[in-house]
Amino acid sequence: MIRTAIVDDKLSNRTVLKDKVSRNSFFNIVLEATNGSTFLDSMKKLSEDDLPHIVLMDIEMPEMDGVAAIGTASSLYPSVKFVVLSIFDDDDKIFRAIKAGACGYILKEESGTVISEMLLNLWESGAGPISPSIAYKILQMVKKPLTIKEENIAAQEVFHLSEREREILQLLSQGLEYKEIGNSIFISPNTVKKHCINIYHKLHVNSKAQALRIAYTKGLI
Amino acid sequence: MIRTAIVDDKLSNRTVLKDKVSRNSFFNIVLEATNGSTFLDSMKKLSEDDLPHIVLMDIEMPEMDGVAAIGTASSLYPSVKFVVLSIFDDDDKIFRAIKAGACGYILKEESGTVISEMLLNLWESGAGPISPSIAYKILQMVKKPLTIKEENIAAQEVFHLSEREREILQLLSQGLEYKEIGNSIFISPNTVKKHCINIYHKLHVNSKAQALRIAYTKGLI
DNA sequence: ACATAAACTATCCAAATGGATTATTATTCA
DNA sequence: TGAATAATAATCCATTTGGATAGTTTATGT
Repeated sequence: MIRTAIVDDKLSNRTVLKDKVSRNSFFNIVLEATNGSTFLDSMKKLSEDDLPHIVLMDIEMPEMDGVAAIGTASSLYPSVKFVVLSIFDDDDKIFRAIKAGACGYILKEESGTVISEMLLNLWESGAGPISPSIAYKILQMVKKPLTIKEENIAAQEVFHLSEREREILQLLSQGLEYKEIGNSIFISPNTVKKHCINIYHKLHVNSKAQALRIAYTKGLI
Repeated sequence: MIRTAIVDDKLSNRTVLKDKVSRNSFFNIVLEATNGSTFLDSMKKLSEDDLPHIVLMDIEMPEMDGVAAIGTASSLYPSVKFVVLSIFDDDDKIFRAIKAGACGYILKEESGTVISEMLLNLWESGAGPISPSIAYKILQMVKKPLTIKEENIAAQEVFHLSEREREILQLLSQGLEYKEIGNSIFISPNTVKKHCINIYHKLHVNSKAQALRIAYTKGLI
């Protein structure tokens, strides 16, 4: 029997979830709470042997949210697995939950069968359950942990590049030469060159490499 | 029809994989290669409209491995999705593949149905396909991130550039030409050029702009 | 001492680039 | 309508670049 806790402020959510995992007789709901604060209170009252193996935690809750609760509880109870069960999939919540100590992140839209399977797998192999779309977002976090840029559309205005010029700068950055750019947007390579030189003037540079440096570092592409 | 490429040194693997995805008539295998190097060569010969949408890449291959191939190709062909298909699930390979630009990582043990489903989902929603056990390992990476230094070293190792070559790539990125680089580090412009061409070979490109694209997007500079 | 790998240098050649100038067409705005 | 702007295109010219090839020198380790 896997001792399981459910923390969610909505009664209906808890009921649905209980129903989903209870079809599978491996799960035994040993604790329910409506926010992080009462969850921690309840945990304190339990003896070591009665602690839940797995805690299913909603994110958005009054009083104390899921992230804060996981942050505290994962330190106090290192043997307990905390799994986020949320309707939200935005990067910030995912990131903070992981940092807090969550070992899994499941979207509520998943079917009961899938959720049960994932939790059983966590129990058996220790691999944290992660919904596919969440997994992809986590991968993106690993790919570029330093998201310094973004929201730099204003930076583009500074250089007064025309639509066409931005398009050509983009193609330049892909390593294409005049001929290739001309072919891909159906204009003469001479015209492409003319555009490039116009771009250089606007950027106050005089070579492809310098233009690309500005393009990359100022977020023009 | 999803144009698909398969890169794997073992004929039997390619055959099995082709069989797995071909049961689903959405996939059209447009390119096969036995290592990263021949894959890049084949890609160069394709026109924009014939590029594969998805590339399924083995990791362990002779000549040029999957990580290096993805590193170069994902910079050169930003619209193409690169998915690793491997029997290995060790942290280092996963991490380096993601850093190189992979958008998914599937274990070969997955069934044909599952693989097809994952790839179709990638095609339809853009979410990268990730085997559950891999997803968990990626989560661990977010939990305990490497330092920036370690990351840059990881990225650099993919391309095997020497110290001097990195130095020159750095100067190249500042928009200097051969003469200027030569003057600034007191060597002949001919030597600078020789270094550049060596760099191009290691990066599998053939122009300054393409080399800089990889340098910027892969954190080499 | 020898092998090996980097790093360095040079030369030839074809192609691409950057710069300046001129000119036509289409669109937009006062 | 007329002026201004952007996009298109072509030409000439000097310089830079990429590619191949053939060397020498300098470290490095065995």
